[in-house]
Amino acid sequence: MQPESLFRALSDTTRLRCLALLVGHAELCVCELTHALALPQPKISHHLGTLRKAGLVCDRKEGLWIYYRINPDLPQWVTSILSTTVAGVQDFDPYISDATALSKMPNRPGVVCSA
Amino acid sequence: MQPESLFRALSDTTRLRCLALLVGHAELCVCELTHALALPQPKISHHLGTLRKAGLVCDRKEGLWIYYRINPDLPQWVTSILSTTVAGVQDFDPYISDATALSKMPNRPGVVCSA
DNA sequence: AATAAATATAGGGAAAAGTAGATATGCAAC
DNA sequence: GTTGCATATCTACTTTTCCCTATATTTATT
Repeated sequence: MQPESLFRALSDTTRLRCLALLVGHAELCVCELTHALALPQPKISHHLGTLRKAGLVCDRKEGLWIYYRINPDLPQWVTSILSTTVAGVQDFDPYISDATALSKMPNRPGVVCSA
Repeated sequence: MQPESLFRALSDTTRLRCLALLVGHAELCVCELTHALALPQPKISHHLGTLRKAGLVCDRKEGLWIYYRINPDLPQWVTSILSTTVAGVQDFDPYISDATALSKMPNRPGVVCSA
């Protein structure tokens, strides 16, 4: 992976917000990210496509949903940069409110009903 | 420092090459970077200005020359990202040849004559 | 089959960034 | 003071990136 490509992928707020949530969860579908960030779905899909082409995330299709996760085969230095970034950022907005909105989302697919 | 700004500053090859050299040296002047990277001087100055506005480097004027160095007051997570990046990159071109070209540069200002 | 939901992709316009060349500024040496 | 070097800035141009809207694709449901 070229460092320029990595940093270009990380240089957008929407993509950073998606990655910050993905680092803290095994996988998330597009509708969860759309709800958490409160942004139009095509915008989320577009940025997820950018992250996918950059090799940072991969996806898995299940029924109607497409689940994204951090690419588990990233070089170690890339993983290190990702976790350092998320650690340095997760206590500030909008990253806090994204996590809160996600946890409060009703009817999340793949999550066992807690009632 | 906003992470988007940091990563945008790191997302350009010319700026990464400058930073990689600066991380390995206390300070370097524009003519040294111009020689090492073999690029037009206005281009180097322009990208150094971008790095300066992003807060990653600072400069010092001495006589005819302007010396740049990594900003010593960077947050720790930014320093960590810088060193991880340089460590992961310094064994490949163009970073190797940049370092070589710099070490072979004749008449470097500030360097005591070795003859 | 027809419909609805989740997601992806395409088209177009606006804003930002990169490049190259020319020029201006500041210092130093003669 | 005039010449020469180091650096910054300005201008014009090209390319990239981002956003929005509309539409296509796939899958599930009835």
